[in-house]
Amino acid sequence: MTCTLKQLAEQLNVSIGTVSLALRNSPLVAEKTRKRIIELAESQDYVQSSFGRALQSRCSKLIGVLLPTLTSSFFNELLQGAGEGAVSSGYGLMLGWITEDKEYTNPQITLMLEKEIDALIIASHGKNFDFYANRFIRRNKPVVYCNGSPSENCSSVCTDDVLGGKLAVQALAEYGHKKILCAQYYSSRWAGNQAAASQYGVQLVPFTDYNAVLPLFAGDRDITGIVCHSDEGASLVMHTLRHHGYSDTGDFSIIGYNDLSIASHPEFQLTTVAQQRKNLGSTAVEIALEQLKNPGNHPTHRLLDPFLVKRQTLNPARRRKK
Amino acid sequence: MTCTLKQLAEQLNVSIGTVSLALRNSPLVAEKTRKRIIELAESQDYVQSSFGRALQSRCSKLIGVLLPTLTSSFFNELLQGAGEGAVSSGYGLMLGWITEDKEYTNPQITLMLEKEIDALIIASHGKNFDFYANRFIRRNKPVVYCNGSPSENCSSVCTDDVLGGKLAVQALAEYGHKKILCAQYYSSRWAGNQAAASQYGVQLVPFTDYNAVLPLFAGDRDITGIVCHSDEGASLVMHTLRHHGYSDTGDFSIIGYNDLSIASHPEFQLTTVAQQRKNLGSTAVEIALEQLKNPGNHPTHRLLDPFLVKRQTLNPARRRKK
DNA sequence: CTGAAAGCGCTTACAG
DNA sequence: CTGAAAGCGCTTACAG
Repeated sequence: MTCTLKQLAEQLNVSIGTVSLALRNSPLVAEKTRKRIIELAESQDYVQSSFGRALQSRCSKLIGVLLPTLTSSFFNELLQGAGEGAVSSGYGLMLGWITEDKEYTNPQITLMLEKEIDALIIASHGKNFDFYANRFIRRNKPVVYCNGSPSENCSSVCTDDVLGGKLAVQALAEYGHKKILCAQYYSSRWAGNQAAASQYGVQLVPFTDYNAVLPLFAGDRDITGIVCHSDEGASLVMHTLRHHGYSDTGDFSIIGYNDLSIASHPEFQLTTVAQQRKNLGSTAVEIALEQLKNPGNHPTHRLLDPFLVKRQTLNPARRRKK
Repeated sequence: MTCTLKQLAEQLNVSIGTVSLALRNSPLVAEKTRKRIIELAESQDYVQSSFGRALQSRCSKLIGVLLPTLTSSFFNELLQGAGEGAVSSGYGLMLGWITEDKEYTNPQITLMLEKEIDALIIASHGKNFDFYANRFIRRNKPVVYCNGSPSENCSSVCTDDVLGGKLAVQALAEYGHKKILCAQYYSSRWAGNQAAASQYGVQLVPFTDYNAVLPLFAGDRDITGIVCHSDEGASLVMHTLRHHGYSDTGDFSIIGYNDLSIASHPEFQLTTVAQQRKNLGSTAVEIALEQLKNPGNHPTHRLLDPFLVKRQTLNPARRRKK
């Protein structure tokens, strides 16, 4: 049922080579011949099989994407950005899941090598997966880390987390907050937090465990602002503080990270630092395609700017009653 | 750099055919020869290129998955289920996005046809995409709808939404609720809602717009239960009713659908009807592989049971003050 | 047990 | 402008 070049050629009494050229609009083929060929091909919904072509060109026009097995909606948009970038350049996306368990991950890597994906994107949460990446690099297949910890041999695209950290503290500082509880989870964000703090003359009280937030906050009336490492974390803090009688539009201001759907929920209306999720994916594809074009080039590292999404949990600092 | 059968054969002074057989553990090859071959192959991380093989076998060992462009976390788990099912059978997943916009979707379909995916899974929200499906069916490639509206030519796996509708109303009925506000969005769920209502002698008040919930609820003190079409919808209702002074652990009971992360958030603790998300994906793959094995078979249709996840918003009916 | 050869669907020099 | 042929990496009868 599948239609091949050979079948088209036989039906039209031309050679296979001619059909091949005609379908790629080669000027070598006479206008008349080409028309006949293209017409027949379209009428049969002819789609070229990539097998034969790939065997020649040594490229599959497939980009592999490896995700952590987390099921966060963050990756949906990242993936969609990658997908749109790939498709617009004629590439398809092959999907796999990556964990530290080699038994789980390696078969998927092997599968991608069998399909001879042209490049690999590792979407990650800061972990280093060079062990897997090397199986591709050894074969000169470019690897791009997307939001992971960049290594020497691989290109990368990340959110500028230093800037992200700055934005959060800066926003609070500009609203008059002088003492801020601040999640210390990722070193680059924390660096940004500190930079903004010293620039604005603001004091940071770090925490690494969300259970510590309530006692720290309740114990110090100078603390009026809170910076969290995620929207989920921020919403939990809001929940806890509300239930202890604090108002999130008066007693404290709070800032999340990521702008996931929970942040815009009317129950929270959380001010947050957003990442360019779709752009992370499409930029990763962009870098991969560049590397494919210029195989000699050194790995590229690109940073995307995060931005503040202001909602109702950012308010002027106010002395609290308790 | 990529290692081929030919290269292995030359290094060992055997023929290509022998290497090919040895790597597939054929008993035709002498134990000693096989060992030498396998050792060399492993030492070079030889991975067979699928191009040559696919050209012979006419199958790519690739399953296509088409998702709607919604970015709901629902699809993350579905996809992961599909991925695990596929990998465990030696198949890879090729990803694409499907909308009603043919300009957007058709290039992705063409790409999948070029890669000659062996089967297609359409993960959908009840929409019918037969126009696209037919491009595969015409080529005898099985198509499986995953949570979409099943059509004649395609297999399908869906959540049993009639049962889902029943579970929600039944749960409220068993807690003594006699009059229930009920979202009327999907016909099968509504059928389930009605079936349970008549079985338990409960009265249903349908709504099709969430803005109608507050006035309906406030205007009728007999209404104590609410059934929503999603967790998101339920959380919005909770938000609204709370702000009008109603307590979600006393004045009303409310049930969502899907068990997404917002349902388990401490701020909501929503009782909800959960779908077997991962199973939807892995079952879709399972059906696709069955169809591949038995090409003559009629399309299969499978239903997965949803189940109730009880949290804090399901409580005994209580006469409200206002 | 092993090798030589044909062929899967394509592309690409090379003739004519 | 068109055709015949080689070759990409593999598998699979067929000889020996």
